[in-house]
Amino acid sequence: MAGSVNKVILVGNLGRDPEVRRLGNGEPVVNLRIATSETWKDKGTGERKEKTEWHSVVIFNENLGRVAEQYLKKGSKVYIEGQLQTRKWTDQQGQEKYSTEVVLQRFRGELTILDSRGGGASEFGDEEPGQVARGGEFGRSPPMERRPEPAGASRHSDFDDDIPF
Amino acid sequence: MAGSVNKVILVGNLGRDPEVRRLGNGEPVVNLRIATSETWKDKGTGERKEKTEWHSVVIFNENLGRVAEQYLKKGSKVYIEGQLQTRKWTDQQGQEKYSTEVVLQRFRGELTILDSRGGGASEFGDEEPGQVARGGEFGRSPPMERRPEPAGASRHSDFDDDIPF
Amino acid sequence: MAGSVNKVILVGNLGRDPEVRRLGNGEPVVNLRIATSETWKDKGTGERKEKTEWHSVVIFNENLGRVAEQYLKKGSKVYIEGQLQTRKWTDQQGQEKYSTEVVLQRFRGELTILDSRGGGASEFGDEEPGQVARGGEFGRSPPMERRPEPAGASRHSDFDDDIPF
Amino acid sequence: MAGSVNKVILVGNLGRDPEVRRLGNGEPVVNLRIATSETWKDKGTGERKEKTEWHSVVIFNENLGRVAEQYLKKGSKVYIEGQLQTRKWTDQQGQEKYSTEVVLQRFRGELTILDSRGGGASEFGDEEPGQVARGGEFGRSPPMERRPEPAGASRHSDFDDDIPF
DNA sequence: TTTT
DNA sequence: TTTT
Repeated sequence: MAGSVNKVILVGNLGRDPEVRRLGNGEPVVNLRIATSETWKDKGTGERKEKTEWHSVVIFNENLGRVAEQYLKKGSKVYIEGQLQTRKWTDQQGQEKYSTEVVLQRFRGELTILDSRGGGASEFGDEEPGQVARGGEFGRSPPMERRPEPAGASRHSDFDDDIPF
Repeated sequence: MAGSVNKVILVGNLGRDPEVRRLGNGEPVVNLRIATSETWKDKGTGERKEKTEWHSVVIFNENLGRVAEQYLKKGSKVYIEGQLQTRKWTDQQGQEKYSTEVVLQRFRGELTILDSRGGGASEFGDEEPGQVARGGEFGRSPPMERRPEPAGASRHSDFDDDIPF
Repeated sequence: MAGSVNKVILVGNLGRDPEVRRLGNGEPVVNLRIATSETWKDKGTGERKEKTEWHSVVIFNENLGRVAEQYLKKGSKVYIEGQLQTRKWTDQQGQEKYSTEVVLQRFRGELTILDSRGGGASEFGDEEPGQVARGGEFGRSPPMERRPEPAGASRHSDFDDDIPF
Repeated sequence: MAGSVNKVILVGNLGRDPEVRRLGNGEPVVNLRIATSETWKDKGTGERKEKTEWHSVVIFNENLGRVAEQYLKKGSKVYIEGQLQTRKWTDQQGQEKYSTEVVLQRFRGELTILDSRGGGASEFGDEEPGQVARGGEFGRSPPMERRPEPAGASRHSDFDDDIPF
């Protein structure tokens, strides 16, 4: 529909390491499981309570997928921006099922790592992390100069590297 | 979890009139069905394509529920802010099912009507609409004065009317 | 800083027609003036009050700039997503000034027209409007197929048209 | 204006300790200075570049102000949600100035602490942190039960404690 | 089931 | 300077 917005913003932690499938051309498709939670105080008992919500995230965005694959692990805290999508599927018993996911389409969405070094509980080495990446770019574009001079900016030059951060 | 965010922002149109259930105390619980869609041009055929996504929205917020009940109808365009929640239920065949909804909790979320008079295709009368409402208030609080004087502001007085807009 | 987010979301109306400057290469840079407002009821007098906030928006994103230039006019209602930027400048009296703007960088941000036909009060003709556009694309990419087959997707083919909607 | 949205979302770090003023009734008004930044690679030189943006945040929301006062310090990483406001003032030379701030009004906005123990560089003791707080509540409301029974929920009971987290 |  |  003309004039619609479908946006999900999550800040939460990975419940497990990212799951990576790979397309024929080598592009990763990454699935994340992210927990958000709320805490409150029960007014009757005074107890602290907590309710956790689990979210399935699917990253089709190539650059963000590579960032997720390389730097995220179980326990990592991330900022994620995607869109809601519900898909229908049939289980092995022939039952129709619906799954709603937060999807980062190709060239869309955002993923920002919020803990240093990707945080997390994994035993894997801690390479220098790449903490920010955005969907609508191949590599990274520099922030456009404000009040730009009317000098010709070659569009091509914005895309000559393919490193996501 | 400490430090998490769970937020959904939708701008879309109601696929049908709001469905209202009522709690024992008279508070409405309102269900909306909202469509968002994307359009693009198929590069092979040049055809214009469209994909619509349907969202289930549940409003527990009392004021926003009353606004939805009174002013929204099939076709209305709204801005909605809520949170993602997935609940498990068992159907009549004993099958476990999961449903993911966008929930506006009590005293939380936002709902803004984006078309004049609530828009829509319903045959019902067009009363004067109340187009903006926010979750964290009983009635409406005035915007706080900037750089306020250190004069005592009585909190109570912010809540002495219960009109949502 | 690694791990930061700078995002502004506005839904409001244009106070005047868009202002368009043009770069040496023909790319438009579009300035919008957008009003948002809040209404509330004064508890003392029972009067309805309103406070309007004006926002300066600058669109460096080429596609979104073209959409704004073609379809927006005074009075149009839009959804805008950009980032906050403050720039320093010196006025004619040599005074240092600061201006904060909502900026849609190249290949970034979103702009969605929320009224049919771009709405508005302008005397200009009402061409067929293009109501949705997104920053991170040259033309429009189709939504990625869910659960994609491992067939090689040629990235180039996503960009072979330059029509923003 | 009916049907408008004015929302800013920031994830960034405090450049200095919070500044607290106090109203006549003891409510805190807290000013924060928050940095966000972007990094990219210069395509000519291959250098890594960074551009930092500084944001002024003003918290009139009483609960969030108390959280900020108690748990934030220089270096803390926060998620902030507020609205854009520009105010005019006159400097000591009689010059008119404009300042744009991200404002968390009374009972509005969100503040979430993203680093454990409030993070930061301050020398002060590390009390148990309160990492999540939301504007539209006095104390904390429990998440509303889904599919609630039509049993009367006493509204009063949601507000009988005044602890922000 | 909406909207364009 | 918009909109309701």
